[in-house]
Amino acid sequence: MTLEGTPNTKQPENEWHLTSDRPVFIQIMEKLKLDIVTGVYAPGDKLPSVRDLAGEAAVNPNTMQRAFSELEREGLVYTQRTSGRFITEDTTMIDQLKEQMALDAISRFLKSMRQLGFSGEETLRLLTEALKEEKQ
Amino acid sequence: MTLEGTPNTKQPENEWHLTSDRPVFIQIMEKLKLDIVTGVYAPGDKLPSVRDLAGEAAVNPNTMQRAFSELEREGLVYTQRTSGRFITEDTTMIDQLKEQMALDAISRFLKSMRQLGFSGEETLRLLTEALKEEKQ
DNA sequence: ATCACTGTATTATTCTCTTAATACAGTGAT
DNA sequence: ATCACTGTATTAAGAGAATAATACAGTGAT
Repeated sequence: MTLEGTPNTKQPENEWHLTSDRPVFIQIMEKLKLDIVTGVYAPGDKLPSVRDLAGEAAVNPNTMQRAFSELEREGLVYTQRTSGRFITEDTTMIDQLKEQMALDAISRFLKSMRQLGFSGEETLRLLTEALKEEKQ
Repeated sequence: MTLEGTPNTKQPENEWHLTSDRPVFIQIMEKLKLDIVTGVYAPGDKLPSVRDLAGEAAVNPNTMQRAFSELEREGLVYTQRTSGRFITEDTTMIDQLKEQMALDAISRFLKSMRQLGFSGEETLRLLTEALKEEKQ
Protein backbone atom coordinates (compact mmCIF):
# COMPACT_ATOMS: atom_id res chain seq x y z
CA MET A 1 0.00 0.00 0.00
CA THR A 2 1.22 3.44 -0.81
CA LEU A 3 0.03 5.17 2.31
CA GLU A 4 1.62 2.97 4.92
CA GLY A 5 4.16 4.14 7.42
CA THR A 6 4.77 7.69 8.52
CA PRO A 7 2.53 10.14 6.69
CA ASN A 8 4.53 12.17 4.22
CA THR A 9 2.05 15.02 4.09
CA LYS A 10 2.99 16.81 7.26
CA GLN A 11 0.35 19.27 8.32
CA PRO A 12 1.56 22.87 8.76
CA GLU A 13 1.10 22.59 12.51
CA ASN A 14 -2.34 24.02 13.00
CA GLU A 15 -2.33 25.78 16.36
CA TRP A 16 -5.82 27.14 16.08
CA HIS A 17 -7.76 24.47 17.91
CA LEU A 18 -11.11 25.79 16.74
CA THR A 19 -14.18 24.04 18.01
CA SER A 20 -17.78 24.27 16.94
CA ASP A 21 -19.24 24.91 20.37
CA ARG A 22 -18.64 28.64 20.18
CA PRO A 23 -18.56 31.13 17.32
CA VAL A 24 -15.32 30.67 15.41
CA PHE A 25 -14.68 34.37 14.99
CA ILE A 26 -14.72 34.73 18.79
CA GLN A 27 -12.19 31.97 19.22
CA ILE A 28 -9.98 33.59 16.61
CA MET A 29 -10.18 36.90 18.45
CA GLU A 30 -9.13 35.20 21.67
CA LYS A 31 -6.18 33.51 20.01
CA LEU A 32 -5.03 36.76 18.41
CA LYS A 33 -5.38 38.68 21.66
CA LEU A 34 -3.27 36.07 23.37
CA ASP A 35 -0.64 36.38 20.65
CA ILE A 36 -0.64 40.14 21.11
CA VAL A 37 -0.35 40.28 24.88
CA THR A 38 2.28 37.56 24.95
CA GLY A 39 4.42 39.24 22.34
CA VAL A 40 4.07 36.71 19.53
CA TYR A 41 3.09 39.80 17.60
CA ALA A 42 5.00 42.88 18.74
CA PRO A 43 3.53 46.39 18.70
CA GLY A 44 3.63 47.75 15.17
CA ASP A 45 4.07 44.33 13.59
CA LYS A 46 2.36 43.67 10.33
CA LEU A 47 -0.18 40.89 10.53
CA PRO A 48 -0.49 38.24 7.84
CA SER A 49 -3.19 39.02 5.34
CA VAL A 50 -6.79 38.01 5.86
CA ARG A 51 -6.50 35.39 3.17
CA ASP A 52 -3.27 33.92 4.49
CA LEU A 53 -4.49 33.65 8.05
CA ALA A 54 -7.81 32.28 6.90
CA GLY A 55 -5.95 29.61 5.01
CA GLU A 56 -3.75 28.78 7.97
CA ALA A 57 -6.71 28.51 10.31
CA ALA A 58 -8.72 26.57 7.72
CA VAL A 59 -11.47 29.11 7.94
CA ASN A 60 -13.39 31.21 5.47
CA PRO A 61 -11.78 34.59 4.74
CA ASN A 62 -15.02 36.28 5.71
CA THR A 63 -14.79 34.77 9.15
CA MET A 64 -11.21 35.91 9.63
CA GLN A 65 -12.20 39.33 8.36
CA ARG A 66 -14.91 39.51 10.96
CA ALA A 67 -12.50 38.64 13.78
CA PHE A 68 -10.14 41.35 12.54
CA SER A 69 -12.89 43.95 12.33
CA GLU A 70 -13.85 43.32 15.93
CA LEU A 71 -10.26 43.52 17.09
CA GLU A 72 -9.97 46.80 15.27
CA ARG A 73 -13.13 48.07 16.90
CA GLU A 74 -11.44 47.37 20.22
CA GLY A 75 -8.38 49.30 19.12
CA LEU A 76 -5.90 46.43 19.19
CA VAL A 77 -5.07 46.54 15.53
CA TYR A 78 -5.31 49.22 12.89
CA THR A 79 -5.64 49.03 9.16
CA GLN A 80 -3.89 50.68 6.28
CA ARG A 81 -6.48 50.20 3.65
CA THR A 82 -4.35 48.62 0.97
CA SER A 83 -1.13 47.62 2.60
CA GLY A 84 -2.27 45.54 5.51
CA ARG A 85 -3.10 45.37 9.19
CA PHE A 86 -0.80 46.21 12.06
CA ILE A 87 -0.68 45.68 15.81
CA THR A 88 -1.33 48.82 17.81
CA GLU A 89 1.75 50.60 19.07
CA ASP A 90 -0.04 51.63 22.22
CA THR A 91 1.92 49.44 24.61
CA THR A 92 -0.05 50.76 27.55
CA MET A 93 -3.22 49.38 26.04
CA ILE A 94 -1.57 46.02 25.50
CA ASP A 95 -0.29 45.88 29.07
CA GLN A 96 -3.68 46.83 30.41
CA LEU A 97 -5.32 44.16 28.32
CA LYS A 98 -2.96 41.53 29.66
CA GLU A 99 -3.63 42.57 33.24
CA GLN A 100 -7.35 42.59 32.59
CA MET A 101 -7.23 39.12 31.07
CA ALA A 102 -5.38 37.81 34.12
CA LEU A 103 -7.84 39.45 36.51
CA ASP A 104 -10.73 38.04 34.51
CA ALA A 105 -9.27 34.56 34.67
CA ILE A 106 -8.84 34.85 38.42
CA SER A 107 -12.33 36.12 39.04
CA ARG A 108 -13.90 33.52 36.74
CA PHE A 109 -12.00 30.85 38.62
CA LEU A 110 -13.05 32.08 42.05
CA LYS A 111 -16.63 32.35 40.90
CA SER A 112 -16.62 28.78 39.59
CA MET A 113 -15.15 27.40 42.78
CA ARG A 114 -17.55 29.33 44.97
CA GLN A 115 -20.48 28.11 42.93
CA LEU A 116 -19.24 24.63 43.75
CA GLY A 117 -19.21 25.54 47.41
CA PHE A 118 -15.50 26.14 48.01
CA SER A 119 -14.33 29.14 50.02
CA GLY A 120 -11.41 31.30 48.97
CA GLU A 121 -9.15 29.50 51.42
CA GLU A 122 -10.22 26.06 50.27
CA THR A 123 -9.71 27.10 46.67
CA LEU A 124 -6.23 28.30 47.48
CA ARG A 125 -5.43 25.01 49.15
CA LEU A 126 -6.76 22.98 46.24
CA LEU A 127 -4.74 25.01 43.77
CA THR A 128 -1.60 24.58 45.84
CA GLU A 129 -2.18 20.84 45.95
CA ALA A 130 -2.75 20.68 42.22
CA LEU A 131 0.56 22.45 41.63
CA LYS A 132 2.37 20.04 43.94
CA GLU A 133 0.83 17.10 42.11
CA GLU A 134 2.15 18.44 38.84
CA LYS A 135 5.73 18.48 39.98
CA GLN A 136 5.84 14.73 40.36
CA MET B 1 -50.92 57.30 33.18
CA THR B 2 -51.76 53.86 34.43
CA LEU B 3 -48.28 52.43 34.36
CA GLU B 4 -46.44 54.97 36.44
CA GLY B 5 -44.74 54.25 39.71
CA THR B 6 -43.34 50.99 40.97
CA PRO B 7 -44.14 48.12 38.62
CA ASN B 8 -46.77 45.87 40.15
CA THR B 9 -45.75 42.84 38.16
CA LYS B 10 -42.81 41.64 40.20
CA GLN B 11 -40.59 39.27 38.26
CA PRO B 12 -40.17 35.84 39.88
CA GLU B 13 -36.45 36.39 40.44
CA ASN B 14 -34.92 34.83 37.38
CA GLU B 15 -31.67 33.14 38.42
CA TRP B 16 -30.90 31.67 35.05
CA HIS B 17 -28.64 34.32 33.60
CA LEU B 18 -28.82 32.90 30.09
CA THR B 19 -26.76 34.59 27.44
CA SER B 20 -26.79 34.26 23.69
CA ASP B 21 -23.10 33.63 23.19
CA ARG B 22 -23.43 29.91 23.82
CA PRO B 23 -26.21 27.39 23.20
CA VAL B 24 -28.91 27.92 25.80
CA PHE B 25 -29.48 24.22 26.40
CA ILE B 26 -25.80 23.90 27.39
CA GLN B 27 -26.09 26.74 29.89
CA ILE B 28 -29.18 25.13 31.35
CA MET B 29 -27.33 21.85 31.75
CA GLU B 30 -24.53 23.64 33.58
CA LYS B 31 -26.94 25.36 35.92
CA LEU B 32 -28.75 22.11 36.70
CA LYS B 33 -25.49 20.25 37.27
CA LEU B 34 -24.47 22.94 39.70
CA ASP B 35 -27.78 22.64 41.51
CA ILE B 36 -27.29 18.89 41.74
CA VAL B 37 -23.73 18.84 43.04
CA THR B 38 -24.42 21.62 45.51
CA GLY B 39 -27.50 19.93 46.91
CA VAL B 40 -30.13 22.38 45.75
CA TYR B 41 -31.67 19.23 44.38
CA ALA B 42 -31.06 16.22 46.61
CA PRO B 43 -30.66 12.67 45.27
CA GLY B 44 -34.06 11.23 44.49
CA ASP B 45 -35.76 14.62 44.37
CA LYS B 46 -38.43 15.19 41.82
CA LEU B 47 -37.59 17.92 39.37
CA PRO B 48 -40.12 20.51 38.27
CA SER B 49 -41.80 19.62 35.01
CA VAL B 50 -40.33 20.58 31.66
CA ARG B 51 -43.04 23.16 31.15
CA ASP B 52 -42.66 24.71 34.59
CA LEU B 53 -38.90 25.02 34.37
CA ALA B 54 -39.13 26.30 30.82
CA GLY B 55 -41.48 28.97 32.04
CA GLU B 56 -39.24 29.90 34.93
CA ALA B 57 -36.20 30.15 32.70
CA ALA B 58 -38.18 32.01 30.03
CA VAL B 59 -37.19 29.43 27.50
CA ASN B 60 -39.04 27.27 25.03
CA PRO B 61 -40.14 23.90 26.46
CA ASN B 62 -38.31 22.15 23.64
CA THR B 63 -35.06 23.73 24.76
CA MET B 64 -35.55 22.65 28.36
CA GLN B 65 -36.47 19.20 27.15
CA ARG B 66 -33.23 19.00 25.24
CA ALA B 67 -31.18 19.96 28.30
CA PHE B 68 -32.97 17.30 30.32
CA SER B 69 -32.40 14.64 27.69
CA GLU B 70 -28.68 15.32 27.72
CA LEU B 71 -28.54 15.21 31.50
CA GLU B 72 -30.32 11.89 31.37
CA ARG B 73 -27.87 10.59 28.79
CA GLU B 74 -25.14 11.39 31.31
CA GLY B 75 -27.01 9.51 34.02
CA LEU B 76 -27.63 12.44 36.35
CA VAL B 77 -31.39 12.26 36.15
CA TYR B 78 -33.82 9.53 35.28
CA THR B 79 -37.31 9.64 33.94
CA GLN B 80 -40.53 7.98 34.88
CA ARG B 81 -42.36 8.36 31.65
CA THR B 82 -45.52 9.92 32.93
CA SER B 83 -44.86 11.00 36.46
CA GLY B 84 -41.77 13.14 36.11
CA ARG B 85 -38.01 13.35 36.29
CA PHE B 86 -35.87 12.62 39.31
CA ILE B 87 -32.31 13.23 40.43
CA THR B 88 -30.17 10.11 40.42
CA GLU B 89 -29.75 8.42 43.77
CA ASP B 90 -26.21 7.42 42.92
CA THR B 91 -24.46 9.72 45.38
CA THR B 92 -21.08 8.41 44.32
CA MET B 93 -21.70 9.68 40.81
CA ILE B 94 -22.72 13.07 42.18
CA ASP B 95 -19.63 13.33 44.36
CA GLN B 96 -17.41 12.33 41.49
CA LEU B 97 -19.02 14.93 39.28
CA LYS B 98 -18.41 17.64 41.84
CA GLU B 99 -14.77 16.68 42.17
CA GLN B 100 -14.38 16.55 38.43
CA MET B 101 -15.94 20.00 38.04
CA ALA B 102 -13.51 21.41 40.60
CA LEU B 103 -10.53 19.78 38.91
CA ASP B 104 -11.70 21.10 35.57
CA ALA B 105 -12.01 24.62 36.92
CA ILE B 106 -8.50 24.41 38.35
CA SER B 107 -6.94 23.11 35.19
CA ARG B 108 -8.79 25.61 33.01
CA PHE B 109 -7.53 28.37 35.27
CA LEU B 110 -3.94 27.19 35.21
CA LYS B 111 -4.08 26.84 31.45
CA SER B 112 -5.41 30.37 31.03
CA MET B 113 -2.75 31.84 33.26
CA ARG B 114 0.04 29.93 31.58
CA GLN B 115 -1.15 31.04 28.20
CA LEU B 116 -0.77 34.56 29.52
CA GLY B 117 2.76 33.76 30.55
CA PHE B 118 2.37 33.22 34.29
CA SER B 119 4.03 30.29 36.01
CA GLY B 120 2.29 28.17 38.60
CA GLU B 121 4.02 30.04 41.39
CA GLU B 122 3.13 33.44 39.97
CA THR B 123 -0.44 32.33 39.54
CA LEU B 124 -0.58 31.20 43.13
CA ARG B 125 0.78 34.55 44.27
CA LEU B 126 -1.73 36.49 42.17
CA LEU B 127 -4.62 34.45 43.50
CA THR B 128 -3.46 34.98 47.06
CA GLU B 129 -3.29 38.70 46.44
CA ALA B 130 -6.73 38.76 44.91
CA LEU B 131 -8.14 37.06 47.98
CA LYS B 132 -6.42 39.55 50.27
CA GLU B 133 -7.84 42.42 48.24
CA GLU B 134 -11.32 41.03 48.68
CA LYS B 135 -11.16 41.06 52.46
CA GLN B 136 -10.90 44.81 52.58
C1' DA C 1 -64.81 7.93 33.10
C1' DT C 2 -62.88 12.49 33.52
C1' DC C 3 -59.31 15.69 34.03
C1' DA C 4 -55.01 17.62 34.91
C1' DC C 5 -50.63 16.48 34.92
C1' DT C 6 -46.40 14.06 33.18
C1' DG C 7 -42.71 13.25 29.13
C1' DT C 8 -42.31 13.04 24.20
C1' DA C 9 -42.70 13.91 19.13
C1' DT C 10 -43.48 16.64 14.97
C1' DT C 11 -43.50 20.45 11.81
C1' DA C 12 -42.53 25.09 10.43
C1' DT C 13 -40.26 29.46 11.01
C1' DT C 14 -36.61 32.55 12.41
C1' DC C 15 -31.92 33.93 13.50
C1' DT C 16 -26.97 33.71 13.66
C1' DC C 17 -22.78 31.89 12.15
C1' DT C 18 -20.27 30.00 8.49
C1' DT C 19 -18.99 28.95 3.96
C1' DA C 20 -18.64 30.04 -0.87
C1' DA C 21 -17.84 32.59 -4.91
C1' DT C 22 -17.10 36.82 -6.62
C1' DA C 23 -16.15 41.67 -7.33
C1' DC C 24 -14.01 46.22 -6.53
C1' DA C 25 -10.51 49.77 -5.23
C1' DG C 26 -6.04 51.23 -3.73
C1' DT C 27 -0.90 50.30 -3.34
C1' DG C 28 3.69 49.25 -4.69
C1' DA C 29 7.10 46.84 -7.23
C1' DT C 30 8.34 45.60 -11.93
C1' DA D 1 0.96 50.33 -17.63
C1' DT D 2 0.88 45.80 -15.59
C1' DC D 3 0.47 42.67 -11.94
C1' DA D 4 0.26 40.80 -7.51
C1' DC D 5 -0.94 42.05 -3.31
C1' DT D 6 -3.77 44.50 0.26
C1' DG D 7 -8.67 45.29 2.71
C1' DT D 8 -13.53 45.40 1.78
C1' DA D 9 -18.33 44.45 0.09
C1' DT D 10 -22.03 41.65 -1.73
C1' DT D 11 -25.01 37.80 -2.51
C1' DA D 12 -26.41 33.12 -1.92
C1' DA D 13 -26.59 28.93 0.45
C1' DG D 14 -26.34 25.78 4.40
C1' DA D 15 -26.21 24.23 9.33
C1' DG D 16 -27.51 24.61 14.07
C1' DA D 17 -30.12 26.48 17.78
C1' DA D 18 -34.27 28.37 19.39
C1' DT D 19 -39.07 29.43 19.17
C1' DA D 20 -43.85 28.37 18.34
C1' DA D 21 -47.86 25.67 18.04
C1' DT D 22 -49.62 21.37 18.35
C1' DA D 23 -50.47 16.52 19.18
C1' DC D 24 -50.17 11.98 21.53
C1' DA D 25 -49.82 8.56 25.36
C1' DG D 26 -49.54 7.21 30.11
C1' DT D 27 -50.57 8.24 35.14
C1' DG D 28 -53.08 9.32 39.17
C1' DA D 29 -56.45 11.73 41.76
C1' DT D 30 -61.30 12.90 41.68
